[in-house]
Amino acid sequence: MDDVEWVAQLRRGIMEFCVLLFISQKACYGYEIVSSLEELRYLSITEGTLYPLLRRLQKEKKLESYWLESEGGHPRKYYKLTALGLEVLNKMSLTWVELSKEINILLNQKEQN
Amino acid sequence: MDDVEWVAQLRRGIMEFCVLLFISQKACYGYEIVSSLEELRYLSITEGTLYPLLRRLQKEKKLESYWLESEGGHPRKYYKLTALGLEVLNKMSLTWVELSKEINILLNQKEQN
DNA sequence: ACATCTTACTGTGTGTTGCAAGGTATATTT
DNA sequence: AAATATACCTTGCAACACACAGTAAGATGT
Repeated sequence: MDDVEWVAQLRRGIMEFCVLLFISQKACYGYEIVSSLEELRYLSITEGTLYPLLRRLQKEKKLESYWLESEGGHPRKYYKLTALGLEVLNKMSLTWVELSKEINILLNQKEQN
Repeated sequence: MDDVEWVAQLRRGIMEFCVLLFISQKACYGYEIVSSLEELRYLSITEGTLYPLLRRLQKEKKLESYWLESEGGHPRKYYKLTALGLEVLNKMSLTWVELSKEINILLNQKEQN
């Protein structure tokens, strides 16, 4: 497994977390998320990943959506967190913090060699 | 997806990183790794996951192995990093650090709300 | 003989998900 | 008309962790 492949594996699960995290700050439409995360090296996401993910999260009642017109161009489907979504996100944040702590323990042990 | 499921997804890819990290500190045998990581909440690993992983890593030339007798009990198969394995691990460490930085940016933005 | 502990390995099946590739629709600019 | 930008969506594949269940073998203790 080369580095590119590894990053793909690393992103499993992480992308769901990041999208929820991103939307938690303000309601967003899909294209906006793709554009915004584009500048991040490891968390950038393509439409083929994002749209199915958004649909799943809505189906799981973590997100809800509404349509808004834009000045010119295609109408936009905005997503925002539900109460459940926020709850799940908070749990995920905690899990993330603890899991990275554990990895950093191993990492620091290595650094000492 | 509940928290348990999410952790399973998070672990994808991460476990390969952690096992390499663990072995980088000293040569280990499989059972030792399972026992040592058992105490960690998110990075504990079962034999059904570890042994196939070790075999894959050896096949990919990131690990090499040798047998040693133990005082009483089954002989142990020790694994150690190859030069390639160390190189890969260093790249992974870097990737991990940068990826967690990006996530922490999003996390901190959320905290400010 | 039997159980228990340590240690290694195998096989099968399931579920999840990232991603590439392609398609659709609206409005503005050339 | 054609191109471009914005925006949404679908399908199908490949990869892999994990659960569960098992085999085997050496050593020690009952």
